[in-house]
Amino acid sequence: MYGSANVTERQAQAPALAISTVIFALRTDPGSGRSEIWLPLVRRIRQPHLGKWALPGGPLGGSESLQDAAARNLRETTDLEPTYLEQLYAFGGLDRAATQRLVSIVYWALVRPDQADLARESENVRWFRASEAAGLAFDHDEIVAYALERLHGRIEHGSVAYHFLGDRFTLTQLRGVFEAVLGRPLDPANFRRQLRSARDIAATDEVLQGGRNRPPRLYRYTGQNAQAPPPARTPADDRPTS
Amino acid sequence: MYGSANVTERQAQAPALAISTVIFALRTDPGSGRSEIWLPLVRRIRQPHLGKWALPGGPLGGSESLQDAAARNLRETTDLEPTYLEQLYAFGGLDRAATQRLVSIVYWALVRPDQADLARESENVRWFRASEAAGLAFDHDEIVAYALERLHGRIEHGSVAYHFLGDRFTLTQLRGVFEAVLGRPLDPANFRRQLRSARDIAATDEVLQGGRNRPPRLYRYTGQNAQAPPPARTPADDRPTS
DNA sequence: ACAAAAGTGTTTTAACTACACCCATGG
DNA sequence: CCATGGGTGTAGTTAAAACACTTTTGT
Repeated sequence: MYGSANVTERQAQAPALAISTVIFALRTDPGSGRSEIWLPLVRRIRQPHLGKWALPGGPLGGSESLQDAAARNLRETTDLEPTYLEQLYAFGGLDRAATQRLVSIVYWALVRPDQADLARESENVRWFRASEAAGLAFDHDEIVAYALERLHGRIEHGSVAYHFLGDRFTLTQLRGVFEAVLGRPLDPANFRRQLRSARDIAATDEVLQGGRNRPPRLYRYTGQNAQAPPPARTPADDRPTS
Repeated sequence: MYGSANVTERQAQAPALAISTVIFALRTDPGSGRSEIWLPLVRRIRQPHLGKWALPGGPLGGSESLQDAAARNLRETTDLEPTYLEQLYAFGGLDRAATQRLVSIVYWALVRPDQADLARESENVRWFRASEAAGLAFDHDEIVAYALERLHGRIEHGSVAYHFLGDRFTLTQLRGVFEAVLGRPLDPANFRRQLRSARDIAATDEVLQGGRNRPPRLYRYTGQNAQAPPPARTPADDRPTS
Protein backbone atom coordinates (compact mmCIF):
# COMPACT_ATOMS: atom_id res chain seq x y z
CA MET A 1 0.00 0.00 0.00
CA TYR A 2 2.86 2.38 0.71
CA GLY A 3 5.44 2.84 -2.02
CA SER A 4 8.89 3.86 -0.92
CA ALA A 5 8.39 7.18 -2.62
CA ASN A 6 5.35 7.70 -0.47
CA VAL A 7 7.31 6.99 2.68
CA THR A 8 10.10 9.38 1.91
CA GLU A 9 7.57 11.96 0.98
CA ARG A 10 5.89 11.43 4.30
CA GLN A 11 9.12 11.78 6.21
CA ALA A 12 9.75 15.05 4.52
CA GLN A 13 6.49 16.73 5.39
CA ALA A 14 5.69 17.86 8.89
CA PRO A 15 2.69 16.10 10.45
CA ALA A 16 -0.63 17.83 9.97
CA LEU A 17 -2.33 18.85 13.20
CA ALA A 18 -6.09 18.62 13.63
CA ILE A 19 -8.60 18.93 16.45
CA SER A 20 -11.58 16.61 16.74
CA THR A 21 -14.34 16.49 19.29
CA VAL A 22 -16.54 13.73 20.65
CA ILE A 23 -19.83 15.31 21.70
CA PHE A 24 -22.01 13.37 24.10
CA ALA A 25 -25.62 14.15 24.90
CA LEU A 26 -28.35 12.30 26.67
CA ARG A 27 -31.61 11.38 25.02
CA THR A 28 -34.54 9.76 26.70
CA ASP A 29 -36.02 6.94 24.72
CA PRO A 30 -39.69 7.76 24.18
CA GLY A 31 -40.67 4.14 24.46
CA SER A 32 -38.89 2.80 27.50
CA GLY A 33 -38.16 6.13 29.13
CA ARG A 34 -34.57 5.07 29.64
CA SER A 35 -31.73 7.49 29.06
CA GLU A 36 -29.21 6.83 26.33
CA ILE A 37 -26.00 8.42 25.15
CA TRP A 38 -25.98 9.99 21.71
CA LEU A 39 -23.39 11.81 19.69
CA PRO A 40 -23.42 13.84 16.48
CA LEU A 41 -21.34 12.80 13.50
CA VAL A 42 -20.62 14.51 10.21
CA ARG A 43 -20.55 12.87 6.85
CA ARG A 44 -17.29 13.19 4.98
CA ILE A 45 -17.66 15.06 1.74
CA ARG A 46 -14.16 14.34 0.43
CA GLN A 47 -11.61 11.62 0.11
CA PRO A 48 -10.37 9.84 2.05
CA HIS A 49 -13.30 7.96 3.54
CA LEU A 50 -15.78 9.90 1.43
CA GLY A 51 -19.34 9.29 2.55
CA LYS A 52 -18.42 7.76 5.88
CA TRP A 53 -19.44 9.29 9.17
CA ALA A 54 -16.73 10.95 11.23
CA LEU A 55 -16.17 13.03 14.33
CA PRO A 56 -16.51 16.78 13.91
CA GLY A 57 -13.14 18.36 13.54
CA GLY A 58 -10.72 20.24 11.41
CA PRO A 59 -7.31 21.83 11.30
CA LEU A 60 -6.14 23.88 14.24
CA GLY A 61 -6.41 27.57 13.56
CA GLY A 62 -3.26 29.55 14.00
CA SER A 63 -4.56 31.86 16.66
CA GLU A 64 -6.87 29.75 18.77
CA SER A 65 -6.13 27.53 21.72
CA LEU A 66 -6.74 23.81 21.50
CA GLN A 67 -9.78 24.18 23.69
CA ASP A 68 -11.13 26.99 21.56
CA ALA A 69 -10.74 24.91 18.44
CA ALA A 70 -12.71 22.10 20.05
CA ALA A 71 -15.44 24.52 21.07
CA ARG A 72 -15.50 25.78 17.51
CA ASN A 73 -16.09 22.22 16.33
CA LEU A 74 -19.22 22.15 18.43
CA ARG A 75 -20.51 25.46 17.17
CA GLU A 76 -19.89 24.69 13.56
CA THR A 77 -21.55 21.29 13.60
CA THR A 78 -24.35 21.68 16.10
CA ASP A 79 -24.60 25.34 17.07
CA LEU A 80 -24.05 24.25 20.65
CA GLU A 81 -22.02 25.60 23.52
CA PRO A 82 -20.52 22.86 25.65
CA THR A 83 -21.25 22.58 29.35
CA TYR A 84 -18.20 20.41 29.75
CA LEU A 85 -15.13 20.15 27.59
CA GLU A 86 -11.98 18.20 28.30
CA GLN A 87 -9.03 17.00 26.34
CA LEU A 88 -9.22 13.29 25.65
CA TYR A 89 -6.03 12.18 23.99
CA ALA A 90 -3.63 12.97 21.18
CA PHE A 91 -3.67 10.33 18.48
CA GLY A 92 -0.64 10.22 16.25
CA GLY A 93 -0.16 6.77 14.79
CA LEU A 94 1.59 6.52 11.48
CA ASP A 95 -1.24 4.77 9.69
CA ARG A 96 -4.15 6.93 10.75
CA ALA A 97 -4.54 8.48 7.33
CA ALA A 98 -3.35 6.99 4.10
CA THR A 99 -2.09 10.04 2.29
CA GLN A 100 -0.49 12.17 4.96
CA ARG A 101 0.79 11.98 8.50
CA LEU A 102 -2.00 13.26 10.76
CA VAL A 103 -1.89 14.02 14.46
CA SER A 104 -5.30 14.63 16.02
CA ILE A 105 -5.80 16.15 19.43
CA VAL A 106 -9.22 14.96 20.46
CA TYR A 107 -11.55 16.60 22.96
CA TRP A 108 -14.77 15.31 24.41
CA ALA A 109 -17.76 17.42 25.41
CA LEU A 110 -21.05 17.07 27.20
CA VAL A 111 -24.16 19.02 26.26
CA ARG A 112 -27.55 19.23 27.89
CA PRO A 113 -30.59 17.52 26.44
CA ASP A 114 -32.43 20.77 25.81
CA GLN A 115 -29.42 21.96 23.84
CA ALA A 116 -29.21 18.71 21.95
CA ASP A 117 -32.84 19.02 20.93
CA LEU A 118 -32.15 22.42 19.44
CA ALA A 119 -29.11 21.17 17.57
CA ARG A 120 -29.62 21.14 13.85
CA GLU A 121 -29.53 17.99 11.86
CA SER A 122 -28.91 18.02 8.16
CA GLU A 123 -27.92 15.81 5.32
CA ASN A 124 -24.37 15.74 6.59
CA VAL A 125 -24.89 16.02 10.32
CA ARG A 126 -26.77 13.34 12.19
CA TRP A 127 -27.06 12.05 15.75
CA PHE A 128 -26.30 8.42 16.56
CA ARG A 129 -26.67 6.25 19.58
CA ALA A 130 -23.18 5.83 21.00
CA SER A 131 -23.67 2.08 21.04
CA GLU A 132 -24.48 2.12 17.34
CA ALA A 133 -21.71 4.39 16.14
CA ALA A 134 -19.58 1.94 14.19
CA GLY A 135 -17.88 1.89 10.86
CA LEU A 136 -16.68 5.44 11.19
CA ALA A 137 -13.94 7.02 9.13
CA PHE A 138 -10.27 6.79 10.10
CA ASP A 139 -9.72 5.40 13.63
CA HIS A 140 -12.78 7.17 14.96
CA ASP A 141 -14.39 3.95 16.14
CA GLU A 142 -11.58 3.50 18.61
CA ILE A 143 -11.62 7.14 19.61
CA VAL A 144 -15.31 6.98 20.45
CA ALA A 145 -14.77 3.79 22.40
CA TYR A 146 -12.03 5.40 24.40
CA ALA A 147 -14.13 8.51 25.01
CA LEU A 148 -16.86 6.31 26.42
CA GLU A 149 -14.35 4.67 28.72
CA ARG A 150 -13.19 8.04 29.93
CA LEU A 151 -16.77 9.13 30.49
CA HIS A 152 -17.33 5.96 32.45
CA GLY A 153 -14.38 6.69 34.68
CA ARG A 154 -15.18 10.35 35.15
CA ILE A 155 -18.74 9.72 36.16
CA GLU A 156 -17.80 7.37 38.94
CA HIS A 157 -15.33 9.67 40.60
CA GLY A 158 -15.78 13.20 39.42
CA SER A 159 -18.74 15.47 39.14
CA VAL A 160 -19.40 15.17 35.44
CA ALA A 161 -22.88 13.73 35.45
CA TYR A 162 -24.57 17.07 36.16
CA HIS A 163 -23.40 18.50 32.88
CA PHE A 164 -25.74 16.21 31.01
CA LEU A 165 -28.68 17.89 32.73
CA GLY A 166 -30.14 21.34 33.19
CA ASP A 167 -29.61 23.43 36.26
CA ARG A 168 -32.58 21.81 38.00
CA PHE A 169 -33.01 18.06 37.96
CA THR A 170 -34.57 15.23 39.89
CA LEU A 171 -32.54 12.50 41.47
CA THR A 172 -34.17 9.99 39.17
CA GLN A 173 -32.98 11.95 36.16
CA LEU A 174 -29.49 12.02 37.60
CA ARG A 175 -29.65 8.33 38.30
CA GLY A 176 -30.68 7.84 34.70
CA VAL A 177 -27.44 9.50 33.64
CA PHE A 178 -25.39 7.18 35.79
CA GLU A 179 -27.26 4.14 34.59
CA ALA A 180 -26.89 5.12 30.95
CA VAL A 181 -23.17 5.65 31.32
CA LEU A 182 -22.39 2.74 33.58
CA GLY A 183 -24.74 0.44 31.75
CA ARG A 184 -26.30 -1.11 34.81
CA PRO A 185 -29.22 -0.32 37.09
CA LEU A 186 -28.58 1.38 40.41
CA ASP A 187 -30.52 1.12 43.64
CA PRO A 188 -32.54 4.32 43.96
CA ALA A 189 -32.29 4.35 47.73
CA ASN A 190 -28.54 3.93 47.88
CA PHE A 191 -27.98 6.30 45.00
CA ARG A 192 -29.81 8.99 46.89
CA ARG A 193 -27.70 8.53 49.99
CA GLN A 194 -24.44 8.46 48.11
CA LEU A 195 -25.17 11.83 46.62
CA ARG A 196 -26.47 13.41 49.78
CA SER A 197 -23.13 12.82 51.42
CA ALA A 198 -20.05 14.29 49.83
CA ARG A 199 -21.32 15.33 46.41
CA ASP A 200 -22.07 18.93 45.62
CA ILE A 201 -25.79 18.92 45.24
CA ALA A 202 -28.40 20.84 47.17
CA ALA A 203 -32.12 20.34 47.38
CA THR A 204 -34.30 23.18 46.22
CA ASP A 205 -37.76 23.88 47.61
CA GLU A 206 -39.30 23.16 44.24
CA VAL A 207 -40.86 19.98 42.99
CA LEU A 208 -41.53 18.81 39.47
CA GLN A 209 -45.27 18.83 38.83
CA GLY A 210 -47.16 17.14 36.08
CA GLY A 211 -45.90 13.60 36.36
CA ARG A 212 -48.07 10.58 36.82
CA ASN A 213 -46.78 9.93 40.33
CA ARG A 214 -45.63 11.68 43.42
CA PRO A 215 -43.86 14.90 42.37
CA PRO A 216 -40.13 14.54 42.85
CA ARG A 217 -38.00 17.22 44.45
CA LEU A 218 -35.68 19.24 42.26
CA TYR A 219 -31.98 19.54 43.02
CA ARG A 220 -29.22 21.71 41.70
CA TYR A 221 -25.49 21.34 41.35
CA THR A 222 -23.46 23.57 43.61
CA GLY A 223 -19.96 22.54 42.57
CA GLN A 224 -18.47 25.89 41.64
CA ASN A 225 -16.28 24.97 38.73
CA ALA A 226 -17.27 22.18 36.49
CA GLN A 227 -13.63 21.35 36.37
CA ALA A 228 -11.82 18.87 34.25
CA PRO A 229 -8.77 17.41 35.94
CA PRO A 230 -6.06 17.71 33.30
CA PRO A 231 -4.56 21.16 33.44
CA ALA A 232 -4.80 21.44 37.15
CA ARG A 233 -3.54 24.96 37.43
CA THR A 234 -4.48 26.22 34.00
CA PRO A 235 -1.34 25.73 31.88
CA ALA A 236 -2.01 28.78 29.79
CA ASP A 237 -4.56 26.87 27.76
CA ASP A 238 -7.43 24.50 27.83
CA ARG A 239 -9.47 25.83 30.63
CA PRO A 240 -12.61 23.74 30.74
CA THR A 241 -15.83 25.55 30.11
CA SER A 242 -18.16 25.94 33.01
CA MET B 1 -10.40 27.90 -1.82
CA TYR B 2 -7.35 25.69 -1.83
CA GLY B 3 -4.97 27.66 -3.97
CA SER B 4 -1.28 27.35 -3.42
CA ALA B 5 -1.23 30.77 -1.78
CA ASN B 6 -3.62 29.55 0.84
CA VAL B 7 -1.55 26.45 1.41
CA THR B 8 1.65 28.36 1.98
CA GLU B 9 -0.20 30.73 4.24
CA ARG B 10 -1.45 27.80 6.24
CA GLN B 11 1.96 26.27 6.41
CA ALA B 12 3.31 29.56 7.63
CA GLN B 13 0.87 29.78 10.49
CA ALA B 14 0.75 26.05 11.16
CA PRO B 15 1.75 25.37 14.76
CA ALA B 16 5.02 23.58 15.35
CA LEU B 17 4.60 20.15 16.92
CA ALA B 18 7.00 18.85 19.55
CA ILE B 19 7.21 15.93 21.94
CA SER B 20 8.49 16.33 25.50
CA THR B 21 8.90 13.78 28.24
CA VAL B 22 8.83 13.97 32.01
CA ILE B 23 11.07 11.21 33.31
CA PHE B 24 10.60 10.13 36.91
CA ALA B 25 12.97 7.96 38.89
CA LEU B 26 13.31 7.08 42.52
CA ARG B 27 16.41 7.83 44.52
CA THR B 28 17.00 6.81 48.09
CA ASP B 29 18.39 9.57 50.21
CA PRO B 30 21.66 8.28 51.68
CA GLY B 31 21.07 10.11 54.94
CA SER B 32 17.49 9.41 55.91
CA GLY B 33 17.01 6.35 53.74
CA ARG B 34 13.74 7.80 52.49
CA SER B 35 12.80 7.51 48.83
CA GLU B 36 12.44 10.62 46.72
CA ILE B 37 11.31 11.38 43.19
CA TRP B 38 13.89 12.77 40.79
CA LEU B 39 13.81 13.79 37.17
CA PRO B 40 16.42 14.69 34.57
CA LEU B 41 16.40 18.08 32.89
CA VAL B 42 18.41 19.45 30.00
CA ARG B 43 19.91 22.89 29.82
CA ARG B 44 18.78 24.98 26.91
CA ILE B 45 21.61 25.90 24.59
CA ARG B 46 19.62 28.34 22.45
CA GLN B 47 17.15 31.12 22.67
CA PRO B 48 14.51 31.33 23.86
CA HIS B 49 15.13 30.62 27.54
CA LEU B 50 18.83 30.05 26.91
CA GLY B 51 20.57 28.57 29.93
CA LYS B 52 17.37 27.53 31.70
CA TRP B 53 16.57 23.95 32.51
CA ALA B 54 13.86 22.26 30.50
CA LEU B 55 12.21 18.93 29.87
CA PRO B 56 13.86 16.66 27.32
CA GLY B 57 12.11 16.92 24.00
CA GLY B 58 12.23 17.93 20.41
CA PRO B 59 10.30 18.00 17.18
CA LEU B 60 8.28 14.99 16.13
CA GLY B 61 10.03 12.96 13.49
CA GLY B 62 8.07 12.31 10.35
CA SER B 63 8.10 8.54 10.58
CA GLU B 64 7.86 7.78 14.27
CA SER B 65 4.83 7.41 16.46
CA LEU B 66 4.27 9.82 19.33
CA GLN B 67 5.25 7.12 21.77
CA ASP B 68 8.42 6.36 19.83
CA ALA B 69 9.38 10.00 19.86
CA ALA B 70 8.98 10.10 23.62
CA ALA B 71 11.10 6.98 24.00
CA ARG B 72 13.71 8.61 21.81
CA ASN B 73 13.76 11.57 24.19
CA LEU B 74 14.74 9.19 26.94
CA ARG B 75 17.47 7.53 24.98
CA GLU B 76 18.98 10.73 23.75
CA THR B 77 19.13 12.42 27.13
CA THR B 78 19.76 9.57 29.53
CA ASP B 79 20.50 6.42 27.51
CA LEU B 80 17.56 4.81 29.28
CA GLU B 81 14.75 2.57 28.20
CA PRO B 82 11.51 3.32 29.99
CA THR B 83 9.69 0.71 32.03
CA TYR B 84 6.54 2.78 31.82
CA LEU B 85 5.53 5.40 29.30
CA GLU B 86 2.20 7.14 29.03
CA GLN B 87 0.87 10.18 27.30
CA LEU B 88 0.31 13.03 29.74
CA TYR B 89 -1.35 15.88 27.91
CA ALA B 90 -1.14 18.05 24.83
CA PHE B 91 -0.28 21.63 25.68
CA GLY B 92 -1.15 24.17 23.05
CA GLY B 93 -1.66 27.58 24.60
CA LEU B 94 -1.00 30.57 22.42
CA ASP B 95 1.61 32.09 24.71
CA ARG B 96 3.73 29.06 25.37
CA ALA B 97 6.60 30.29 23.25
CA ALA B 98 7.29 33.86 22.33
CA THR B 99 8.39 33.55 18.75
CA GLN B 100 6.21 30.80 17.30
CA ARG B 101 3.08 28.85 17.99
CA LEU B 102 4.12 25.61 19.67
CA VAL B 103 2.02 22.57 20.49
CA SER B 104 3.73 20.04 22.76
CA ILE B 105 2.48 16.54 23.30
CA VAL B 106 3.98 15.55 26.62
CA TYR B 107 4.66 12.03 27.85
CA TRP B 108 5.73 10.86 31.26
CA ALA B 109 7.94 7.89 31.99
CA LEU B 110 9.14 5.86 34.93
CA VAL B 111 12.59 4.30 35.12
CA ARG B 112 14.15 1.99 37.65
CA PRO B 113 16.71 3.16 40.16
CA ASP B 114 19.46 0.95 38.81
CA GLN B 115 18.82 2.45 35.38
CA ALA B 116 18.82 5.93 36.81
CA ASP B 117 22.18 5.34 38.44
CA LEU B 118 23.65 4.39 35.09
CA ALA B 119 22.19 7.44 33.37
CA ARG B 120 24.80 9.86 32.28
CA GLU B 121 24.97 13.32 33.67
CA SER B 122 26.78 16.08 31.88
CA GLU B 123 27.14 19.79 31.73
CA ASN B 124 23.75 20.04 30.07
CA VAL B 125 21.91 17.10 31.62
CA ARG B 126 21.32 16.97 35.35
CA TRP B 127 18.96 15.23 37.76
CA PHE B 128 16.80 17.27 40.11
CA ARG B 129 14.55 16.46 43.00
CA ALA B 130 10.99 16.82 41.69
CA SER B 131 10.18 19.09 44.61
CA GLU B 132 13.04 21.39 43.69
CA ALA B 133 12.47 21.59 39.95
CA ALA B 134 11.34 25.19 39.61
CA GLY B 135 12.13 28.06 37.34
CA LEU B 136 12.14 25.89 34.26
CA ALA B 137 11.89 27.13 30.71
CA PHE B 138 8.54 27.72 28.99
CA ASP B 139 5.59 26.36 30.96
CA HIS B 140 7.53 23.33 32.12
CA ASP B 141 6.99 24.12 35.79
CA GLU B 142 3.29 23.55 35.31
CA ILE B 143 3.84 20.48 33.18
CA VAL B 144 5.98 18.87 35.87
CA ALA B 145 3.41 19.75 38.50
CA TYR B 146 0.68 18.16 36.46
CA ALA B 147 2.79 15.06 35.81
CA LEU B 148 3.24 14.68 39.55
CA GLU B 149 -0.50 14.90 40.02
CA ARG B 150 -1.05 12.23 37.43
CA LEU B 151 1.56 10.04 39.07
CA HIS B 152 -0.20 10.55 42.36
CA GLY B 153 -3.50 9.45 40.89
CA ARG B 154 -2.09 6.50 39.01
CA ILE B 155 -0.30 5.08 41.99
CA GLU B 156 -3.41 4.95 44.11
CA HIS B 157 -5.49 3.06 41.62
CA GLY B 158 -3.34 1.46 39.00
CA SER B 159 -0.31 -0.72 39.10
CA VAL B 160 2.33 1.85 38.33
CA ALA B 161 4.41 1.70 41.48
CA TYR B 162 6.25 -1.45 40.44
CA HIS B 163 7.86 0.27 37.49
CA PHE B 164 9.98 2.33 39.83
CA LEU B 165 11.60 -0.84 41.11
CA GLY B 166 13.46 -3.85 39.78
CA ASP B 167 11.85 -7.19 39.14
CA ARG B 168 12.46 -8.25 42.73
CA PHE B 169 11.62 -5.93 45.60
CA THR B 170 10.69 -5.93 49.24
CA LEU B 171 7.39 -4.67 50.50
CA THR B 172 9.19 -1.93 52.38
CA GLN B 173 10.76 -0.72 49.17
CA LEU B 174 7.37 -0.71 47.52
CA ARG B 175 5.90 1.13 50.44
CA GLY B 176 8.69 3.66 50.06
CA VAL B 177 7.50 4.31 46.52
CA PHE B 178 3.97 4.93 47.69
CA GLU B 179 5.11 7.17 50.51
CA ALA B 180 7.38 9.19 48.24
CA VAL B 181 4.61 9.73 45.72
CA LEU B 182 1.77 10.28 48.13
CA GLY B 183 3.86 12.32 50.50
CA ARG B 184 2.63 10.68 53.68
CA PRO B 185 3.62 7.67 55.76
CA LEU B 186 1.66 4.47 55.42
CA ASP B 187 1.01 1.77 57.97
CA PRO B 188 3.30 -1.15 57.12
CA ALA B 189 0.83 -3.73 58.36
CA ASN B 190 -2.13 -2.42 56.41
CA PHE B 191 -0.03 -1.75 53.35
CA ARG B 192 1.00 -5.36 53.31
CA ARG B 193 -2.56 -6.60 53.48
CA GLN B 194 -3.81 -4.23 50.81
CA LEU B 195 -1.29 -5.60 48.36
CA ARG B 196 -1.80 -9.21 49.25
CA SER B 197 -5.41 -8.92 48.23
CA ALA B 198 -6.22 -7.85 44.71
CA ARG B 199 -2.89 -6.50 43.53
CA ASP B 200 -0.74 -8.53 41.18
CA ILE B 201 2.21 -9.40 43.30
CA ALA B 202 3.55 -12.77 44.29
CA ALA B 203 5.98 -13.73 47.00
CA THR B 204 9.18 -15.43 45.93
CA ASP B 205 11.08 -17.88 48.09
CA GLU B 206 14.03 -15.52 48.26
CA VAL B 207 14.90 -13.07 50.96
CA LEU B 208 17.13 -10.03 50.87
CA GLN B 209 20.26 -10.69 52.94
CA GLY B 210 22.77 -8.24 54.25
CA GLY B 211 20.55 -5.81 56.08
CA ARG B 212 20.91 -4.86 59.69
CA ASN B 213 17.63 -6.51 60.65
CA ARG B 214 15.45 -9.44 59.84
CA PRO B 215 15.83 -10.23 56.13
CA PRO B 216 12.70 -9.25 54.25
CA ARG B 217 11.06 -11.46 51.68
CA LEU B 218 11.34 -10.52 48.03
CA TYR B 219 8.28 -10.13 45.85
CA ARG B 220 7.74 -9.76 42.14
CA TYR B 221 5.12 -8.14 39.98
CA THR B 222 2.96 -10.56 38.05
CA GLY B 223 0.71 -8.10 36.23
CA GLN B 224 1.37 -9.08 32.65
CA ASN B 225 0.91 -5.79 30.93
CA ALA B 226 2.20 -2.74 32.57
CA GLN B 227 -0.69 -0.97 31.03
CA ALA B 228 -1.45 2.65 30.79
CA PRO B 229 -5.14 3.36 30.54
CA PRO B 230 -5.40 5.80 27.64
CA PRO B 231 -5.55 3.92 24.37
CA ALA B 232 -7.48 1.05 25.73
CA ARG B 233 -7.42 -1.07 22.65
CA THR B 234 -4.25 0.21 21.06
CA PRO B 235 -5.39 2.92 18.66
CA ALA B 236 -2.63 2.21 16.19
CA ASP B 237 -0.20 4.13 18.29
CA ASP B 238 1.12 4.76 21.71
CA ARG B 239 1.25 1.34 23.11
CA PRO B 240 2.83 1.67 26.55
CA THR B 241 6.11 -0.08 27.02
CA SER B 242 6.14 -3.11 29.23
C1' DA C 1 20.27 -9.29 75.52
C1' DC C 2 18.80 -5.51 72.86
C1' DA C 3 17.39 -2.64 68.95
C1' DA C 4 14.97 -2.46 64.82
C1' DA C 5 12.63 -3.92 61.10
C1' DA C 6 9.63 -7.97 59.30
C1' DG C 7 5.42 -9.82 59.68
C1' DT C 8 0.66 -11.35 62.05
C1' DG C 9 -3.69 -10.66 64.68
C1' DT C 10 -7.49 -8.09 66.54
C1' DT C 11 -10.66 -4.44 67.43
C1' DT C 12 -13.06 -0.59 65.80
C1' DT C 13 -15.18 2.15 62.38
C1' DA C 14 -17.01 3.52 58.19
C1' DA C 15 -18.99 2.52 53.81
C1' DC C 16 -21.67 -0.01 50.67
C1' DT C 17 -25.42 -3.48 49.61
C1' DA C 18 -29.86 -5.40 49.66
C1' DC C 19 -34.34 -5.04 50.70
C1' DA C 20 -38.43 -3.98 53.52
C1' DC C 21 -41.34 -0.35 54.21
C1' DC C 22 -44.06 4.19 54.07
C1' DC C 23 -45.59 8.48 51.25
C1' DA C 24 -47.84 11.14 47.67
C1' DT C 25 -50.00 11.52 43.41
C1' DG C 26 -52.95 10.40 39.02
C1' DG C 27 -56.14 7.56 37.28
C1' DC D 1 -58.20 2.26 46.21
C1' DC D 2 -54.73 0.81 43.37
C1' DA D 3 -50.54 1.24 40.60
C1' DT D 4 -46.30 3.72 40.38
C1' DG D 5 -42.49 6.03 41.36
C1' DG D 6 -40.58 9.13 45.40
C1' DG D 7 -38.38 8.72 49.61
C1' DT D 8 -36.82 6.62 54.43
C1' DG D 9 -35.18 2.92 57.64
C1' DT D 10 -32.42 -0.91 58.82
C1' DA D 11 -29.75 -5.26 59.13
C1' DG D 12 -25.75 -7.69 56.98
C1' DT D 13 -21.54 -7.60 54.71
C1' DT D 14 -16.99 -5.86 53.47
C1' DA D 15 -13.07 -3.01 53.54
C1' DA D 16 -10.06 -0.03 55.69
C1' DA D 17 -7.71 2.18 59.76
C1' DA D 18 -5.37 1.90 64.25
C1' DC D 19 -2.53 -0.48 67.09
C1' DA D 20 -0.94 -4.35 70.05
C1' DC D 21 1.85 -8.14 69.45
C1' DT D 22 5.23 -11.87 67.82
C1' DT D 23 9.35 -13.12 64.88
C1' DT D 24 13.94 -12.77 63.08
C1' DT D 25 18.06 -10.86 62.19
C1' DG D 26 22.79 -7.97 63.35
C1' DT D 27 25.48 -6.19 66.85
